[in-house]
Amino acid sequence: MNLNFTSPVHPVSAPRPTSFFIEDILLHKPKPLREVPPEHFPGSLASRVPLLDYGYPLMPTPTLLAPHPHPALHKPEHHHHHPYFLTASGVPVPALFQPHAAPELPGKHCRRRKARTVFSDSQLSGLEKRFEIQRYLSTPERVELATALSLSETQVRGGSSLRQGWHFSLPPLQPPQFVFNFILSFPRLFFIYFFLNPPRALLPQVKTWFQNRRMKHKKQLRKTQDDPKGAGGEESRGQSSPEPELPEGAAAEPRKGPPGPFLLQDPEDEVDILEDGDLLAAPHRL
DNA sequence: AAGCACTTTCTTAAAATAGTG
DNA sequence: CACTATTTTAAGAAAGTGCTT
Repeated sequence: MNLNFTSPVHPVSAPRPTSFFIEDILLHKPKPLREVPPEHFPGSLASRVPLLDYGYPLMPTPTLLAPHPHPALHKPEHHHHHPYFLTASGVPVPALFQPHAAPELPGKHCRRRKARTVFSDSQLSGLEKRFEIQRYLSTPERVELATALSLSETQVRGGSSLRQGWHFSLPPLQPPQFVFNFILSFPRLFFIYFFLNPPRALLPQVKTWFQNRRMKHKKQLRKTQDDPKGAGGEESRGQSSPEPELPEGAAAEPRKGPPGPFLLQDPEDEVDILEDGDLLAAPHRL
């Protein structure tokens, strides 16, 4: 699903003298939409269906949707924060759709960074659990885990020169007119569909998580070795030994060739293993 | 294509500060 | 002084870059 709509996200408007307009404020310091006071959408297509630069639309005025669009996009209520932002109509929109960056300056051709996403608790526990027993995943394993957790396994194929899959826009492509017509005719339907089937590219990536997790683990190990007594990190819990760490050949420098998947013979500290229950909790819920 | 090291950007919670009764 | 609200700071995490295998 490559919805590379390249219609103007921010309708070009004449420069205004004051800086109290929302756009002006956002231009200086991008802020979550939840801080933006309600505002009416003008009638044009571009503003009725606001599109992000990465080509994904925001909710127009869906009063229909309940705030549980997709497990990958939703965080449990017990958190102080939640990944929702209020649209102009006051409807929560998952953080993934947050237009976190200011409108581009004319002439500047900077690519937009994928918004930093926050994994849900169940996703994190699933990832951690897997990491406990397996530091590296093969591609099929990654796909499998990603599917189970409603995540993206890795970059989206298609943009070979594009590294992280997010900018997979390929050549600028104008969607067929009927797409616009459809969106205009059934905006709610479109967005319900979109919420229920977010493109993989929008979802956090298993591959990136594992890479970062390995780095974190490595750093914790270093810290533990540097000052063996202090270290109170997750990794040093339990065992008093200075972390024999991954059975040799495992996490320890898989430098020679692609490490390939491997299992940890002894999951050194099997803490943080959470209940299995939430791992594969109902994936889609409205 | 995947790995690592390092960097950048963003989120969040805690600390610090200001305002009010 | 106690309490609340707002601002600042710092740590941690997801994603980006550049390189190697």
